[in-house]
Amino acid sequence: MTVRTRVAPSPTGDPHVGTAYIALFNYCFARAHGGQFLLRIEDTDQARSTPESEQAILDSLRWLGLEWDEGPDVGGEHGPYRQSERMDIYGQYAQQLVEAGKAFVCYRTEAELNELRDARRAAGNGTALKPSDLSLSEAEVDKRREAGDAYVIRMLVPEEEGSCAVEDMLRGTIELDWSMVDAQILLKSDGMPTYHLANVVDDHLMGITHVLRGEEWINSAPKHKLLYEYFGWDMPQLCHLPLLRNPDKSKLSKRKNPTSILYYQRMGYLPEALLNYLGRMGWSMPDEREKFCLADMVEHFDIQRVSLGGPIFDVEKLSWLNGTWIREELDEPQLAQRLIDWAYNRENLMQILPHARKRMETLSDFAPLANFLVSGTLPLTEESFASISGEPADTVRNLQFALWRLEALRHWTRDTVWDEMKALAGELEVKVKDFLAPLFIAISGSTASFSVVDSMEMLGPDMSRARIRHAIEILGGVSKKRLKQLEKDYRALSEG
RNA sequence: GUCCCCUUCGUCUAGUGGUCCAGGACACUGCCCUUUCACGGCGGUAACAGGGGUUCGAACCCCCUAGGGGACACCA
Repeated sequence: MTVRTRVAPSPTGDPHVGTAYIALFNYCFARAHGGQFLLRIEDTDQARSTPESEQAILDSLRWLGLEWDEGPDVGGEHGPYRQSERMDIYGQYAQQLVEAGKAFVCYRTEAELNELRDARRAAGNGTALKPSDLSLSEAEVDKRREAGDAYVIRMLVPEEEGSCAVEDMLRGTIELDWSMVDAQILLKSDGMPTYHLANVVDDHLMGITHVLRGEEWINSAPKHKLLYEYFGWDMPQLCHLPLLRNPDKSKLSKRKNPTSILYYQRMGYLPEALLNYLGRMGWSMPDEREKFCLADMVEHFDIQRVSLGGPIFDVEKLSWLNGTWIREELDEPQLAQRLIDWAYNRENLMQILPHARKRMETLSDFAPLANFLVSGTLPLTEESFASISGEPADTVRNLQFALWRLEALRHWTRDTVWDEMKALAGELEVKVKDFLAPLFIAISGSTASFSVVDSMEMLGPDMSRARIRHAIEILGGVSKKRLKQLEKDYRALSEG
């Protein structure tokens, strides 16, 4: 048995807890059956995948203790198998399907596609575009080819009524209507494969026998099944796991909940506890015990014990569980070591000292100065922002805009943060000093501390963003309606 | 809008036709322990979404309704 987790790095480089969640179940399933657990990094989208973002997710999984095997295509000097190293093969497989009459070259433009979809919607049909909808006259195709227009390769899909039966290990047979399945693009105009092609080709090449993935993939299973048929390959068994949810039951997102593993690391959660908690999401030990380690989970793992209701990620219970690990599983020498490794180490002190030294008269001044750098959520109140002049609504807006800018920031250093904030203040026609003032309080909890950009660099992107979100909440938050308005203003800002 | 998935305390869940007027955990709460706080111990409040079947018997099987979620991209 061989299973894999496909890891899609996020554009901002945050390793997502949802990825770790899926990886955990893949790991346990494989190990419990004496099989292999492989990792597969997605890098077909250059906008989101960078060496750093890939490394971040790998490091996070390793931190959690989810060690993967070196599969047939995994390893070597580049580490885990990367798609870009063999990007050419996808073109070949796509071409193979074209030659077999299972896929076709499509020269349709984006504007045409939108028009087609609008027409279908107006007629009360689904928006799935079928091969016949997309066809162009031979003359037109020749014309576009000669003009050197961009094209994609799409798969053929059934056009007649009917449904596709997909077997799911937990849900039994699922019937999906072919009417919902469009002529999916296999190879993009830049020559990169889409997930659908890459997924099927990779899994075949890696000898994957079981695919455990998120529920959001159920609807594309017919496409995958079709591709396996077209290629004449055996299809792995499918298992769709429930999705982790926000407190409002929507799919877990960073807007509503911290989702970065780095955030939990920085907050001082133990990897064992975070993993333990993820194991409790949609799964339970046969004896219902709450606290267990990865080895315990593997030993008792049974995929049928997965419950299908999407679990809500509850930070409070995670904290309780983390507390039991600290109190019951670590003795004092071990706890001391954890603290040292976490923050109280020489390297960390050396980073803080340049900023603290100038402000110190006695050694005992250090702890209060550095306090905010080792804290989690700061105890802010509305009063904390009393020194900020101007409309509270403007303060919230500025914090929100700053947050958006910082969420999009790829390389987090004091200088890049500074450049972003300075530019944003300029666009808003606010003095940098005034713009930074509320940010200062959000980050450090006081009006007198280290420079805010230095602090943010030391705090790291995840904790910095979390603190800004917290500050926005403390100042009354942003209503749905207000959020829409702000998004609009924000867009206008970056365009103008 | 169309299709798919899901539905046990506020939350995570146990439960696969009788042992369930539904068990555990978090949170909340009462008492005890304690110089304080926390930890810990003992209690309490709180759920089978609704309606129809099937069955001697239904949280569990079937159907309908409702609610929630997901998908409908040259993102994964």
